Amino acid sequence: MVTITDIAKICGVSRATVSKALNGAPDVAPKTVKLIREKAKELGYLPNATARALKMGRSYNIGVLFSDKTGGGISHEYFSQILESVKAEAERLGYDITFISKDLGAMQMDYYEHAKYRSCDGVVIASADFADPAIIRLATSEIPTVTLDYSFDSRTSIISDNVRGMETLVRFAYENGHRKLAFIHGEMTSVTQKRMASFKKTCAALGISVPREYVRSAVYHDPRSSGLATRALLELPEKPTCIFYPDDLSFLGGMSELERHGMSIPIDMSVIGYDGIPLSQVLRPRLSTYRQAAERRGQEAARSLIEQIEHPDTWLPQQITVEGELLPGDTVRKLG
Amino acid sequence: MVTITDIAKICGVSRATVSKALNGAPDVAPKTVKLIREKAKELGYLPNATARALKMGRSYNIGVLFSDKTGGGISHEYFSQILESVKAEAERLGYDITFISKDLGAMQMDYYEHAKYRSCDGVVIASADFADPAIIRLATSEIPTVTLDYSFDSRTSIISDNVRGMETLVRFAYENGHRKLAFIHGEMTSVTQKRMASFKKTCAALGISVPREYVRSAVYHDPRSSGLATRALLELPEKPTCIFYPDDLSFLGGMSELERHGMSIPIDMSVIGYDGIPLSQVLRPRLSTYRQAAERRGQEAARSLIEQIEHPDTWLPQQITVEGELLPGDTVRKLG
DNA sequence: TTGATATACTTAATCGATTTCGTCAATGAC
DNA sequence: GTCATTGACGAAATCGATTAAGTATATCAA
Repeated sequence: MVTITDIAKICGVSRATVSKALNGAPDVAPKTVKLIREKAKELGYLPNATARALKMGRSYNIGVLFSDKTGGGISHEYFSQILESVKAEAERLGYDITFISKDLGAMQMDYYEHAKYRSCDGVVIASADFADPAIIRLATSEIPTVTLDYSFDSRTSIISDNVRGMETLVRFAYENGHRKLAFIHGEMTSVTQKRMASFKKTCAALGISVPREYVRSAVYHDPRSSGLATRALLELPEKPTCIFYPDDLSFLGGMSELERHGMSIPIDMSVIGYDGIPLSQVLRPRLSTYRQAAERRGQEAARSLIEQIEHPDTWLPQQITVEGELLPGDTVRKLG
Repeated sequence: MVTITDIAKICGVSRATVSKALNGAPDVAPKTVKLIREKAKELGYLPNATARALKMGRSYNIGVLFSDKTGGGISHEYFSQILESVKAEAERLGYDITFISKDLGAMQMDYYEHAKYRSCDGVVIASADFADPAIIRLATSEIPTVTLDYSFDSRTSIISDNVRGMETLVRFAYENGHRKLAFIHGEMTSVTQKRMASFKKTCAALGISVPREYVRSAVYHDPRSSGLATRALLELPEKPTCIFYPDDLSFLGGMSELERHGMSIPIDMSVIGYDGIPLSQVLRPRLSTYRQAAERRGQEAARSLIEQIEHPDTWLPQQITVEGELLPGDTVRKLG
């Protein structure tokens, strides 16, 4: 391994000078800089990020946290899109990313400890149970963090406009003549609460009444559970005309259930998703859904986290709202 | 930050003793160990992975490389499943993972340099252009590597049984009465070559002749390009009865093209995918495909890489074949 | 009692880089 | 000619941990 010591010897200068020359310090003679840079390139010198991190107290490494609990959070297209965009933006700004998890090998660490252990400069908390004490500990620690879809006090968060999104979808169904709307929701997180409140409020504003049995619960990103919820809806004496799913992936579970009942979309039943993942627009019929700009959200998360890391004095916590858009698709039938 | 120095002061011993006590060295008195461990816990001491890595020359960090070129490799379900399982296994064994990419921030580095810069103990090369000189440099360097679906000389690789997989699928179609088989393949990688050779060989063995125009090229994981290939097939005077797609995701592109032509699956056309991602079995009809055990492959990759890192002397390069299985699905119609 | 042998620590070097402060020579001002 | 200033560089401490080698004390055999 080539180190600054090697270069120092070859150039006949001290290690201090090599370091300064390589980092563009002002007090090195131009010709010395030139010599050192040339030799460094010639020898294939690479700075050692570890040594640098140790000395500088900055690792240029940010953690990304996907909750372990949901099991395979990454493999849902929505989250992998976020991961991808966080990665891209971080790399553009010179940062690497590392996953933060509980229980690394034999040592039992919580998220905060893991992040400290790896001396992450900051952490993006992308998908997690925000009631988990371990998450709260991390998000209220001295480590800079950015959360997606949940706000901690005095912290930056990237929020999607769930209220507007759901309102848009309800109005879309309404405009297509639907009056019997069923709503399948995911686990009761703050996001779910917002969407559900918006669903009910918009329905009320439009004069639509939503019977109790039209609201069912399921689990996000789990086709099986939304399939069960769908079945329950189909067994009602008076079926809805349009079903809202917690997310695009969950819709797939509903789709097979409808199929099993010999119903085709959107002829016999209209459906609406949420997220607008690429897959939803590749399916036929194209899913009617609300696209949350996953790439923009990941990018904003990385950008604002690094902003916070690099300019802690001028930094102020903020809630960044990223707007989505309606993808009309073909799964909502025009009634009447 | 609590360091061993703090603990040493409080316990009235030297830093060396603290380090040894914490790491279970034999030459520390039991009661001293007890005292030190207690105080460490009390103070919330956390080892500093950076300092440790610098001194020991081992970072307990492995790199994962997904080619940038394909753009968003992670967000394809097949790769995110692999990532997820590599991560899980690595963490189980006490390793963190970091993404390896080209061009970190302003500095221009290739993959090898990036891995060295971050002092990765090893790298899993998961999805890449194996003809890329930068990949070759990394895979032939002194850094331990494991590749998926491609073998470098004297290196460990995780290979899926493409030959057997394709043979299984062809026979499956044959047994269902299909004799006109069209084959859409992805970019011409070694995997593609194996699958195509196996397709042709099995067809020949079964006495099926494959006209030139039944073989079309597309791009992996790109519904659009497989849609185009599908269209070309549908415009032939004599259409095939069954279309093989490069992968499950590509099938979706074919699906919408078939839809556009008013054809339904499998009544008017039978289709076969490859990969067996969870999505494929949630769709209705369920896709007939060959499941490559992504989790097992990711797990094996991490396990064998770490094996190599931790026992370099007894280690021998090997090609680990992970077998898949037929998922019959419902997209191949029984003919005749 | 003496020398050998454990036992339990400590000392100090080291990993590779950064950074503060100090030094020395050259230059310029008066 | 003298003193202050500037430019270019080096010495050494430091980040937090590990570890080989050395040391002091206690133990034991003969």
